[in-house]
Amino acid sequence: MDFKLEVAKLLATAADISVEDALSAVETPGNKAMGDFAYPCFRLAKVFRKAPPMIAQEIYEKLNKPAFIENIQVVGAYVNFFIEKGVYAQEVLSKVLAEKENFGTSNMGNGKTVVIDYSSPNIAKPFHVGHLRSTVIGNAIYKIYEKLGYHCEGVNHLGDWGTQFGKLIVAYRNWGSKEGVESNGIQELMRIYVKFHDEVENNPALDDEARLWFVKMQEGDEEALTLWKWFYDISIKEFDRVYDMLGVKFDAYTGESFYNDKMAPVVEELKEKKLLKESEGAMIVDLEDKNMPPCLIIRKDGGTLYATRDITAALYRKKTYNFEKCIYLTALDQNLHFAQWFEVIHKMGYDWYKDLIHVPFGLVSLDSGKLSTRHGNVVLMEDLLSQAIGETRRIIEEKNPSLENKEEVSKQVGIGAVIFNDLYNGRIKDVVFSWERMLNFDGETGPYVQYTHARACSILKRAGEVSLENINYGKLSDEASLDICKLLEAYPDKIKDAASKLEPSIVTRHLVAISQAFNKFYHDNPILNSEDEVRQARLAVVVAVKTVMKEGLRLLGIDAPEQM
RNA sequence: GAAUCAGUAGCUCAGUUGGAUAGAGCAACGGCCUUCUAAGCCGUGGGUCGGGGGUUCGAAUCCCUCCUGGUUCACCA
Repeated sequence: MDFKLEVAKLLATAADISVEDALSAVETPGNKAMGDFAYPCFRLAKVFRKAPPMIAQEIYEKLNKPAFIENIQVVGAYVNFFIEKGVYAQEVLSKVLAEKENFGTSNMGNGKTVVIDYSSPNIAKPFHVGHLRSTVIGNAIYKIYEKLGYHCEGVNHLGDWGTQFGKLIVAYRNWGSKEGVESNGIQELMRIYVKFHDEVENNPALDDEARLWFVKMQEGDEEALTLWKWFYDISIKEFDRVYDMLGVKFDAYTGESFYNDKMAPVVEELKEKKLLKESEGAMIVDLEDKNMPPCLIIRKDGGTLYATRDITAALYRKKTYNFEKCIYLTALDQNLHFAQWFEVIHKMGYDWYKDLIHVPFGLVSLDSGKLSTRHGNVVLMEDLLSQAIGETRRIIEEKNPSLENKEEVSKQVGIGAVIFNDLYNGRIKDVVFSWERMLNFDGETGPYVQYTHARACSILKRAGEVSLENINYGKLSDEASLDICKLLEAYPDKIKDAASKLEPSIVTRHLVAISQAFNKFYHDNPILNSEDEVRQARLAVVVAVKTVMKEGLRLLGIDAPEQM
């Protein structure tokens, strides 16, 4: 039963208005004293030419109270409805208990494909906190869309092609060694890459040499490609280690190099459609009519650019996946870039340009300023995760030293804290990385939500066999139980909302709200030591909360340990 | 200069798409463990919702304008 709709129907009859009109005005007051649903009568004042409080009173008198409503009150211009807690609890909880982890699942996306482009780090550079957001937000959006029935294709659009590899090859030939790279991996590649940039100051010829090597790569030179492939493999191996820890997976690693031989026909198509224009030696698509700077397609020296590859990749993805939406997760400093090449696709005559969606997020910086790998101003992902795991280990040692699988739980909680932290605020917010905040596990944090779940598990473990048959929901007459039911009922809508807004924090916040409500419920109500019917009904609440929390955390890419 | 995103408590942020007395967490202070995990619960203090206009019965929310900060603006990605 949709209580809000039922209330709207009552109002529609009493006030002689359409159900749609009534429904659009029904709200859920923030203050519980004002009821569970409220109807403000201001809008009707014009229609009925009466003072709103009078209208409220008249509507009230015409309402007949159905069984699911406990009480109706008029306060000023509002008609407030209080729902019968037992009926409501039964309605919500029996649905959750029956559907289990499928509660909130939808088939709205059946038969539709969504391509999600996330993480996409540059090869040969270490994975740091700057890469975390795209990775974690993308992963959550993937899971959320999947929950709604969509088929998802997760693409890691690796930065694995370009002049920087020419530089790396030159650097390797001058200052690198097989042994060095083999034993130190990306760290060593990073060292020689920085070395290159130092040396180039005094020896600009190195840049020309690097360009030459990149040209060799493009021409298929064996030595160049062998080295490139080697660097590539080393990088992927290290990235995969981080992805494993984060529990993130991709369906394709089609990076920039993948499109190397696919750009020429696209450039040709742009020419045929008379979109390409020479300007200052480069080839551009003019976007002046859209009040944007031109989109660069071909460099003066004939090389391709970021936009060329993105356009090519979009065409390839449309052909390969026939996507309903193609979502790009990058920092907001790329807003203009995406707006530009989306418009190029539009000009090419593809109406699916509107299905290309750039999902920007705020920039990450450190107290010490902008992130910069070259200047060493970074926090490496592996350092961050190991710090978080270490802190968790320390807390477990302090609070629950007898815990059996400490190492596993430390990983689940430490990494969960890092992921949760990133998904907690609206994605558009800039982030100043802070160890203090990151390693504080009190309050609205990942560990708090996981802890709440573990508490629920712990009760169920002690409860033994729990029967979910013939529950007397009428026993759930306390405020905390009602609050939990309201939050559980709202959960499916929150998932849909998170999907349509591409905003995982909506789910994250909701899990915090459920946790808060559950912890209050837990604190106020004895569960195991209460009278049979009460005990059974409360255990039903615990089961429902545990189920939803575990599944909700899964959507965010966070584990839910049963003990911690 | 232009475009774009943001501005809500000391800090980090929510705010149900225009509704009732603007809410959380952190930090500070004070309570609650012989009973289901205290990574918890309860309480206290803390606000010119950047400023000013406007629309409306009603604005943190919509419109205009100004201010402040981030980011981007031709051959990096």
